[in-house]
Amino acid sequence: MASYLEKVNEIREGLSEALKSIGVQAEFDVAEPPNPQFGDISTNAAFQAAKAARRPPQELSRDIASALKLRDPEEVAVAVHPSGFINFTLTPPFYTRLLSELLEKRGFGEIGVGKRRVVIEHTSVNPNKALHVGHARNAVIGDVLYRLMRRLGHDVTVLNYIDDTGVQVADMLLGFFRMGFPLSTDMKFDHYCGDVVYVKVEEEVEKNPELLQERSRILKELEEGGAEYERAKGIIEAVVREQLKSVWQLGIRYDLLNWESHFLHYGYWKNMFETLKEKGLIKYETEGKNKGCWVLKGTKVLVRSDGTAVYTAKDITYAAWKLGILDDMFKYCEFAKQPDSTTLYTTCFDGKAGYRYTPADETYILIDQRQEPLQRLVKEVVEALSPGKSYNVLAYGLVSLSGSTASKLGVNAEGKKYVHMSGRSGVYYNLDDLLLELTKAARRTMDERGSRVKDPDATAKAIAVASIRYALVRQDLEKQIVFDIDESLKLEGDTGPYLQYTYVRARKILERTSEEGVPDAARLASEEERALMLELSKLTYSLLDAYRSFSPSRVAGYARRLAVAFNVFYEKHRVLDEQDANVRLARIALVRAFSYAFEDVLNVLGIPLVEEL
RNA sequence: GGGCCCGUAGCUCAGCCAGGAUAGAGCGUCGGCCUGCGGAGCCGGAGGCCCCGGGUUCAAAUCCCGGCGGGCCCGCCA
Repeated sequence: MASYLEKVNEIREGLSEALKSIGVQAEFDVAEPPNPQFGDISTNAAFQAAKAARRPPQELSRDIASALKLRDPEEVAVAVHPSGFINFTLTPPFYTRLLSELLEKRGFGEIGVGKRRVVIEHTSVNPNKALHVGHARNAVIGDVLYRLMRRLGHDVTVLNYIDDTGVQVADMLLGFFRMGFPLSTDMKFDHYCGDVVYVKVEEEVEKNPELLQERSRILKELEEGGAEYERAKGIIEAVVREQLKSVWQLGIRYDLLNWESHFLHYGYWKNMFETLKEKGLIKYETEGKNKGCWVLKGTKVLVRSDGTAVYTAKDITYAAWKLGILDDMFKYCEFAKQPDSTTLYTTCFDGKAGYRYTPADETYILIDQRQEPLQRLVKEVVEALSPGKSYNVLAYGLVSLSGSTASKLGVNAEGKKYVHMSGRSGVYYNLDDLLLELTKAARRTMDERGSRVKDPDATAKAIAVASIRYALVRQDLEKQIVFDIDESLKLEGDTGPYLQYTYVRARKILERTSEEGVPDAARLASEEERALMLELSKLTYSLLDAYRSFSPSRVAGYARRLAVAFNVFYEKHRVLDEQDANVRLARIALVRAFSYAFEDVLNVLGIPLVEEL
């Protein structure tokens, strides 16, 4: 398939041969130049080789260029720049081949990078509350990563882990069965549990030590599977089902739900404990402050002196199961049908669903930065136990609320730039509320602009989803995000709706013509047309780069650049009213090729495609 | 005390991993562009000790060291 990636590889190989033929050895880069005046692809090979050859790079660059033999010389123009760089420019024959292949295959088709067995865990929100915008960042990044991996041809499974034996669950039980909160409510159940019950219980626990004792008793029963666990089950499941409704609206889906209690009750931890002892990864302390505990790396207690396991021990167990270090003993049941028509499975005790878990070659876990140190520990342990496999920890910066947004929620933010969210104290912005506000804002904008789409509510929702997903995925992972609701409601500029609007423009052109288009790049000679074709050619190059650097934000960056290139072309050149038939047909081919590639990228980002706004 | 992340235009962020050729977007601001395929767009102006100081290099926003500022983690909590 014709692509930028193909050409970069071809040039890299050619340069290696060329250097060999003039008797110089050197590492070099083949990269995108900073400025179009330096061509489309560029190399610093002459600079890198200069030292070994003891010759000035300027002189060397001419020799390298003349020794260079490319597979398809007519598709790349080579230029030696006086500075010493060798620059390459893609030519019309290359672009003609690119366009015809895009039209023929309706896009780039498969990307051959080798199929790996990949498992991604994301979302994993405690089952006692609704998702807030911080959780949404986790889920959206995880989902884009999933879509990216799948697009690259990997065999991907998405997991969502539910901590159903933790303090938060115990607190819900306190709320419902000690403090007397009714189980039925008019509110969405996850909101009710998080906004009302949980917050009130936390307040009460602060001043009532009796409840604290009761809480630890409940916790123990949850772990052992006693009566408290039995009555918690239904409540937890109800919350999880509401949480799923929220993420499904964003186009996010999973393959399997994992429950902490199942890992305990199936006896996985027992096996893990034995494995850790056998491999000598943990030691029993007979003196000092950790006397009576099993300790990892001399500092981290995994098993308390009373024999119970700490949270990190459960994390290690889960990670080991993902990678196949522990044999899969689970039974599986169907949990739900998802909006994308796939089935969501769950582990269970009496299942007969035809699901089978296959251990991963590489796993990914999405966590916020605060949990990074512990997950690194988990990584160290499981990678030591399974050579050749990788456990990748993707940590992202916290999402906090801007001072003004916090104030709107009734939080005293007195002149602060931002405020951290906290489930315990009820300071957070819910995903459902955001989606609702954004849908209303989109609808208002549509009305203002006289939109006449068939289903305005569905379109407004699609705009809201695009807006949220793009906003949460466009920053680099490490960056903290300060969430501001007023800022989020804007639909112009560097946003998801900008991408949707660009797509609509292309679709409208194609809708209004019955001509097929002729992929003849010789007729697309303007700066804007060349720039658009160049950007188009970079799709696979960009997706691969995003994968290699674990950076979903790069997909967003590419989508944006591709859209800009199209809009610049669109403003400058007419397609359907072009009188020269050859040019018109070539432009139609270009627009069609663009629409295929753009659909492809928007699908990776999970941005809903709309035909009109 | 130990460790992790961030610091680039008034604001939000790319570029740093793989050093290179005038440091790029969006928002805001100032000024242009629709009898035309959808103006949620496009073009242009103003706006930058790339946090500071050293070092490595022919070449540093980018690599190394030391500071400063902001955020976070370091429990027989979860």
